[in-house]
Amino acid sequence: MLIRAEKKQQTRQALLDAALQLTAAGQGLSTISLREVTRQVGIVPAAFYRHFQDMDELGLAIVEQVGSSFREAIRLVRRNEFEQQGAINASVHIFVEYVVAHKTLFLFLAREQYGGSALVRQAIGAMQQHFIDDLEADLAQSPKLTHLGAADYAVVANLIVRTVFSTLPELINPPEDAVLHGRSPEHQLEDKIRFILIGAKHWRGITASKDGTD
Amino acid sequence: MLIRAEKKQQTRQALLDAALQLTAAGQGLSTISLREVTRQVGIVPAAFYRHFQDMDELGLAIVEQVGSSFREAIRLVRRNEFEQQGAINASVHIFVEYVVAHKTLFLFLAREQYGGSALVRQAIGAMQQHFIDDLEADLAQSPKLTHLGAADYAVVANLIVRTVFSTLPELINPPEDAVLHGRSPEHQLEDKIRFILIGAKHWRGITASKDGTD
DNA sequence: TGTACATCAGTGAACGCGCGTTCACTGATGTAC
DNA sequence: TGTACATCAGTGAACGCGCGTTCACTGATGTAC
Repeated sequence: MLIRAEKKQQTRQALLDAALQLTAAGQGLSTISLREVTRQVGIVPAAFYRHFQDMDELGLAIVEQVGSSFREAIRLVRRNEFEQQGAINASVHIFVEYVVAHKTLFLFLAREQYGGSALVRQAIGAMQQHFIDDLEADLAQSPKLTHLGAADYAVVANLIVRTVFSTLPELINPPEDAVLHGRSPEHQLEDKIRFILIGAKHWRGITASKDGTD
Repeated sequence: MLIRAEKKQQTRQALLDAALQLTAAGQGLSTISLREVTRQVGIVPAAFYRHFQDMDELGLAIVEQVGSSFREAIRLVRRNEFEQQGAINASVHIFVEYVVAHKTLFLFLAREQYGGSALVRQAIGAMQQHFIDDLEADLAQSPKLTHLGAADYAVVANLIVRTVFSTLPELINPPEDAVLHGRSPEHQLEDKIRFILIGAKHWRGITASKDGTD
């Protein structure tokens, strides 16, 4: 039988969910306590140690989940691009839909990317770099961008991924005034990516900027 | 005499500096304790209340200092642009120099922009929006960008300011591999801004992207 | 200038509280025969 | 199928600790006359 192992797995997931809910409601992971998390799940504090050594280990487990969730979102976007080439609108829309459907995960990401414990921050940084490397490889294969140098692909990829990461909070909780103002966060993100890609298309490798002597 | 008032002001600043130092070394402001801060300054915990009602009020005071520091950095950049027009290299260099000279302040900004308490986060958001509005006004006056619409200026300004904000941590503590890889964070930031501005220059208001029906 | 009184930044002790962690335990689930 | 033993997720009590906040206080600084 697997009943016991399954139940353990359920409790573990409940701990992760509780931590996500608590961080979404308030502040950073390092501000919420082990006891708060177990209280939310409905188990005794000591039981926490059957699943994680400490809150940092729980944090890393959440980062892993965010990571695979992000990869899933990108997979959806890629599939769309294959079928219906080069539509930024559609890509962004698919991505935003996925993010909104997994609010707490992506809010965690936004919160902890700079403010978390050293371990969690490092794990998120590694994940982000992974996405940048992937996008860099994609860009290097684009027929419209063959004039760019190797370092240029890296910079554009970095710029796009960072832009997406920094937009997460407002995608999840769109501020009222932004929506009323006409341009929703989603449309703004579309435009931002378009600005960057147009810039890449017309980039001519300004030599004066490359030696760094100013 | 003003001796007493001056000494009080000194202690207040010492509290702010202690909090900055502690957040720079470790995690977020909400993780460090009132007692840690007073211990670092060398006063008794109860004395804290002669200066701030609680840690949140101290956080807001720090945000104010970061704000005026940021404005000073921008003033330096503007003065340079007036004398030596349109050199992104020089502008970024001046900005980076200023940021590095005030590490702890700008690291605080990077840390707390998403992860801080609701109050601190909101104060930083307001400050950021202020910079975006300023830059938007600047862009709207640029002779090279007269083809953009009102909403476009806002998006470009938003993109640039966010890019600068998200680059702060690596400007302050450049990762070794990034430097070895040839493109320092500073040069990358130059390139990013250049990509964005080139994109703005060639932007043609793609109508299909504006109705949001995709 | 000297004196008497007011202000107030910082003191030191005390408080109750929630925290993380430990420990021996319980009893349902799982395994071997 | 039934029995005897092993495993182990979750229990409940206990611990020592650092926390934020209060309070009456002290003594140097400041003010009025």
